[in-house]
Amino acid sequence: MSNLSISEENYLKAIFHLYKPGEGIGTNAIARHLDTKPASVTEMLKKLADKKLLTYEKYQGVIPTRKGFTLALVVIRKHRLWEYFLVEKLKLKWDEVHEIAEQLEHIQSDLLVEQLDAFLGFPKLDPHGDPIPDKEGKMCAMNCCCVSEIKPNSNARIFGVKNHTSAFLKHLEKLNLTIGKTFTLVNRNDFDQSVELVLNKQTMHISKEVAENILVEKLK
Amino acid sequence: MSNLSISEENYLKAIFHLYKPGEGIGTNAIARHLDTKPASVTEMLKKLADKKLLTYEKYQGVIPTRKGFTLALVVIRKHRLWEYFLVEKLKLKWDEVHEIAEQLEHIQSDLLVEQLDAFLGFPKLDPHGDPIPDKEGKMCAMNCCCVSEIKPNSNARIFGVKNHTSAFLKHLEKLNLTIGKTFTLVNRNDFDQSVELVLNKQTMHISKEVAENILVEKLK
DNA sequence: ATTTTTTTTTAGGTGCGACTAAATTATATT
DNA sequence: AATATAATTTAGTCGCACCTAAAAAAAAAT
Repeated sequence: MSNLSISEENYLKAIFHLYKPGEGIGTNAIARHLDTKPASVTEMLKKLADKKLLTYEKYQGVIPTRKGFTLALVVIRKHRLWEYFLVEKLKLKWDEVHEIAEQLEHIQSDLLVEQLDAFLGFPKLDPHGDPIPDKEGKMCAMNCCCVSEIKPNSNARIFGVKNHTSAFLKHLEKLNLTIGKTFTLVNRNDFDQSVELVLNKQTMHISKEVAENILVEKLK
Repeated sequence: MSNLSISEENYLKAIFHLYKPGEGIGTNAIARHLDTKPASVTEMLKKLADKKLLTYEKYQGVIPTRKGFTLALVVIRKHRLWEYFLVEKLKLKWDEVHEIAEQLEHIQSDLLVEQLDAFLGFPKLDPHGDPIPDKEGKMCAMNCCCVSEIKPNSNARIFGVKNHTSAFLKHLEKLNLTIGKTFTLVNRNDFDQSVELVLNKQTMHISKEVAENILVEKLK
């Protein structure tokens, strides 16, 4: 079978997240994503290529194979199911679960995953708004975009977040910008790309960095 | 703090299980228990001694320190809580959980453990009848012994098992010897130490090996 | 079209946790 | 007490996943 080490799984996950159709994924980008060094990445890419999980040609950037995609999705499925469990069942806060799920996602047992999924009622979204792949790796299509991409004078509902760090999520909590909240984007500041919005009749300003990491669905 | 590797945790657990007051624990015994080689054990014992988790003197056998005991109990607590979770919440069978709990016991998060404990209702025993240490490492005293230790013509209730392998537990299941069942020990065979017992009016014979791995409480 | 900068790869090294084979110490036997 | 056996330790390797420093290739700038 395909028995991967924790490291290998983390590389596949990183590659999955960095993948964009048509583009090869650079060694540097992967190193940044995994907080490691490019030299270490090159080595691992060779190993993953040997296992037919990606196509590797020197200096060309890497592209995951179907098998690589599938295995990455298994890890992502586990991560998101565990996050859902931690929040919904164990009552952890959405900013407390990422690190723990990073560990739990590597537990190996198909039976465990399927029973967990059933126990949770086959959830479709995790606590950060990310879709949970099903057993076959399918997940609901997402029709959302960053706050930094919507036009002034439009209404939006917060759907999810792109950054899962505790620091960012605690910040959002403080601003009352949590999943499900709706707001109106009033204005985008030209020189720093910061955004002015109205939430519960209160006007507030959020930085470009924050705006880039909040996912919303547009409301008519 | 005391951040241990998975290997180190497994050594501590093995040492905890092999510990008997007064006796030092041998390198060979640990190697057998962990399915590894004595040479590997010696190395690890030195490392654990450096961390003050046990006292090590060449050729003398090893004794865990208070700190070593405490950390072993934390791992055992996690193992047994997860086993309880897997059986009671995810509906896995008692012979399916050991291997999975061997992985889950190494997940690092105090918050997770305490919330899991609360979610499960602070259980006192795991699915194999083993006591679950509480937050302070205390667990209920056990007043039980092996079937191989009780006298003919006594009644007993099955309390737990000493062997947690799937093979053994499936065997017990087939014999209908599960936790809570009561039986009468009729006779012990002298030459092979096998045991004759009556369960639900049915007479059955179990081997010495099986008898040694079933824990019972004596009934008057 | 060169040169400079950036990206990627190679070469060589480290720590961890395992291994084998050989040496040493402890224990048991005669 | 001497010897045989068993347990333990040492010495030397290995694979994995990381690292640094230097070389090579690709991309960008002049």
